[in-house]
Amino acid sequence: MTPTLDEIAALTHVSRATVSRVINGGPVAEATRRRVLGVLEQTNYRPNAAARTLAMGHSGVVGVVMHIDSHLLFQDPYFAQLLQGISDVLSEREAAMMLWVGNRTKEETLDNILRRGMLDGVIVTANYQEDPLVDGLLASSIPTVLVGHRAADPTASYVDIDNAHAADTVTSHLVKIGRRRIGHITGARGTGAAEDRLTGYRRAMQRAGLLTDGLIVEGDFNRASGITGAAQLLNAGADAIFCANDAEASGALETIRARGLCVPEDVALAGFDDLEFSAHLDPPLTTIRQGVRQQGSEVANVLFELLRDPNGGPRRVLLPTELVIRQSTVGGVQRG
Amino acid sequence: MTPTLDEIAALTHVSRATVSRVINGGPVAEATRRRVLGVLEQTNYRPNAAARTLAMGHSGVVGVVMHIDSHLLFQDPYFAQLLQGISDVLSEREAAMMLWVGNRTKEETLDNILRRGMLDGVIVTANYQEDPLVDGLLASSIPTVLVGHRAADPTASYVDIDNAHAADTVTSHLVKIGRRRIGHITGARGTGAAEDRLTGYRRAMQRAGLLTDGLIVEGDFNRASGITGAAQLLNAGADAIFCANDAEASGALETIRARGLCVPEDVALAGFDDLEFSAHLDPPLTTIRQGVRQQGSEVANVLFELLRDPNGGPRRVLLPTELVIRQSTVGGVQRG
DNA sequence: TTGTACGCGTTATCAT
DNA sequence: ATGATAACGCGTACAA
Repeated sequence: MTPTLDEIAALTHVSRATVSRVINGGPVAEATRRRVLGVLEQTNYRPNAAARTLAMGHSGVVGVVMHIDSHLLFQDPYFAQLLQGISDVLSEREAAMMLWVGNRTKEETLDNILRRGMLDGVIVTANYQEDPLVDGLLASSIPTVLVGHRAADPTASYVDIDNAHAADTVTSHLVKIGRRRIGHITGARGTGAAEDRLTGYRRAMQRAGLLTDGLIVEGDFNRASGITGAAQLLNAGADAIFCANDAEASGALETIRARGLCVPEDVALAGFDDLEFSAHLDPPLTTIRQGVRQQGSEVANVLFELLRDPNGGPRRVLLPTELVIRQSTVGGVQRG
Repeated sequence: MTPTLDEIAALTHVSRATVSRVINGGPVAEATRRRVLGVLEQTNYRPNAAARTLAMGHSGVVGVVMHIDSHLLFQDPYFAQLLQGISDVLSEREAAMMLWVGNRTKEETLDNILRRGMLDGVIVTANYQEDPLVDGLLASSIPTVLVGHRAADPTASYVDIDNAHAADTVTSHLVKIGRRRIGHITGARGTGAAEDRLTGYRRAMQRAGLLTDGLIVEGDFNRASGITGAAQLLNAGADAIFCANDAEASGALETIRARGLCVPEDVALAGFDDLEFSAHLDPPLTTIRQGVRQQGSEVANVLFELLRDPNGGPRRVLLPTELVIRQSTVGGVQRG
């Protein structure tokens, strides 16, 4: 067992306060400092985190809440990358991370987090427009930052990408290469990402003076919905398809090729996310790259800023995205 | 802010001790219990975790340490699945999870964990035979369970799969379908999984009276090493290739087809892991399925058992695996 | 520069 | 059944 502060004090013939000072950098004579430090090393002393938290009023622990479907957790590297980005910054700041994933109802998870207490702050993924878990966190006294955002709550701090802008960019790219009947397979309804990407698509189409009748079909971010969605859009005579993410796009590609059509000659195809496999599809997929890991570090940074100055008002960050043009929209281009 | 026990006591005109009793289920008159419970609800009281930990001597927090390369974290769903399995059991037991991933050196991470203290137990992935992080954890006073194991340490509790047995099974399957020159692309050297799978391969070959000269090439669990490794093995006249994991196998498949060879007619191919994509390769891949999520819940269960009875000696669990036969080894078989 | 003493919020022991 | 009171280990004004 690690010794207590009192025991160190006894061993080194000073008061507990002095020992505390050499640990936390208070004023102490060089001679005694060295003596205490020696004993500290020898005894392999480690301060008790609970006692420290109790005395100081903060724990150095940040909660990370990713309450998403488990099958999504598996198939998508998004989760791992985001976590890595968050963890990068936390470890840099000597903070620890307490993690919750979605194996309970949102209400139970919320209760768990609040009951656990002593969290300096919380980072939570906010995919859906309505979410009791996010609501509860925001309503609590714990400083909270969202990954993603909800238009409904203007007081919340968040880090997100500009989904509408990015979708607009992709769609405009399809317009620019001469497509007229550009279809869109949406993401899962109720998610901010899906709604905003749809908005961006609509905006670009309208600006180009193109109609969208019969060219919007509902998907759910999964590959399967790309397969069925593409079938509908091809029947509607689409000459381009913008999928709400790359998983859908890979499904759409399957449908297109099954019909003997060529990409991009007959149908141009674009996705969103730039997952690992997207560059290795045949043909490689035009898509939107979002730096997920960077998103993670950014949200952690925002949280620390919030902790530093709690009265500075909500922080809102929109991270840039990048249109990655590959052969699924521009056939003869050289490989990148 | 959540009120303190003293404040509740004042509001309800009883002592702090009594309030504590109604919370933790001590003997208390039904009348007062109801009265206190009411105030507890109204004030939305939440016990202070740090104070509780300090008083009780345990925190209800379990550390989970996955110190692996970040690119491995991304490409492999193993991480997410394992985490999910662990989390399933932890949340069931009302425990919280503190997570460390590998964005520091192992020594720094170890120091972080130990410094954090107040962890009831730790679960750590032990991929390499030598690992200062695992060593440090085992040497500490914190109850620790490994995912994977190291032959060197007989006192450690762990949960693993029987890699040698599984590899033996795959190799024997290849023998059974008539292959004689069965090559093996190993995993990353120094990892227990790679060594044990190699051992199993060797064992099966020897039992079948087959030679392995020139049929073993070193890989590193990545797709790229499958590509180059397969080239070497084909040059050596292999009529079957057993890869240490599915990622390698997908690379090997690329090489084989690039040479105009047919799978399984010219070269049979097998992997290990049964990742999501493995069933969708062309042809679908014969491989070993290991229930990673189950592995996660099992290791958590083992930890709790260890906490319940610390003197029960080390717990060692080998989870079963399953040979999944697909068309990459048995051509004409119906899809499953 | 150093020591004393109190507070942090709970649990647990001992009286009553 | 209930109420004092002592831990739990540490930080920190305040005093010396």
